Amino acid sequence: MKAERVATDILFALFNEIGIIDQLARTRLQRTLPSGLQVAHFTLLNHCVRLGDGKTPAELARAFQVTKGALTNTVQRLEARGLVRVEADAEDARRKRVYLTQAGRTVRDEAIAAAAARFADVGLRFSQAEVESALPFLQALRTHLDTHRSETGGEGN
Amino acid sequence: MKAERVATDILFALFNEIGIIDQLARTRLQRTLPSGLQVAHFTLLNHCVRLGDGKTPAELARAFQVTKGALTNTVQRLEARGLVRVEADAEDARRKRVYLTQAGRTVRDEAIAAAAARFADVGLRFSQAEVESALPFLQALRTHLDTHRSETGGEGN
DNA sequence: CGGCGATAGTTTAACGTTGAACTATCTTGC
DNA sequence: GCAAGATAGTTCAACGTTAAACTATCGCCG
Repeated sequence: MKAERVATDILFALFNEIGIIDQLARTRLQRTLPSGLQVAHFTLLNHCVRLGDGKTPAELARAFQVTKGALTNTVQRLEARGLVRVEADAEDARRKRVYLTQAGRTVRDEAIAAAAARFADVGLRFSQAEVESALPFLQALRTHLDTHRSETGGEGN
Repeated sequence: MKAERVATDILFALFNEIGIIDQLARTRLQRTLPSGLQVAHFTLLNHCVRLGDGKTPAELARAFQVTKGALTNTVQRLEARGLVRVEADAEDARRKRVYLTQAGRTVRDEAIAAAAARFADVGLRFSQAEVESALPFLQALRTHLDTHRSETGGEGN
């Protein structure tokens, strides 16, 4: 019995809610996406629009908290669909850089519109203040987990 | 431009945080579990302890928001490990009921202890009040998504 | 009581993810 | 300069999950 501020039960309840929300939101989003476009694909396209393209696969893997292998897969599928273009980095031959194509932008814009429509009910059910007041804690939790991951057990990715 | 209370950007940011937290927490938990025991397995064992055994696979699938197929898989693996016992329901021949074995209880208790240790830093980083004040919104969000899932697109599961 | 829709559970293929092993390239320090 | 370690990206097997098709049983309505 260490002196902890938060009972582990409450923590588990928290992660439990978060896990189920993630699953429900993911399934919902998946069903709005055009055939064959996975949530992971959409996430990458959207990231490129919001934060700019030309990121390296390693950067993207870190941003999404997936392994490099998973990201290789995602990028290859997107490239095969012509939604993304991959170029070698001139300054560092180990690196590649991922750019959106025009088709990629279009697909992303359409997907965003469809998703916004699909999630409109959520936007109506909760107030802006509610959502905004929940965000800081979640961001802090995310940052903490991200920073303190795996004291034992290696790097990940 | 419909009149929405919450901008979709904020909603996406919310789901994004939630998704990453889930992934980080999941990975963390996975690394504390004994070899071969998956997070899904642990979740089922834990559910049986907290809310009682003897639930049907369909009930469990709904509780975890996974498909029936996924749950069949989970139950079969747990049964193969002797952590769970499956019996036919006498009153309804379609149903089965899932019970914990003694070994299952033991494995769950050990896993809980290991997990609590692994997440102790989170309990120290945040206050009880912080976590508790975040929970109601998340529960409401979960309930809303659960209730209003897939107006178009069928049942799921 | 007979049929029909709903529910329970299983199976299979396709897919994304992990984790580990591997190659290639850069970087640091001597 | 060069060796040693770090970083970037790929590949492969194992696994969980989904989605859809299928079988079996229950419940209700005529």
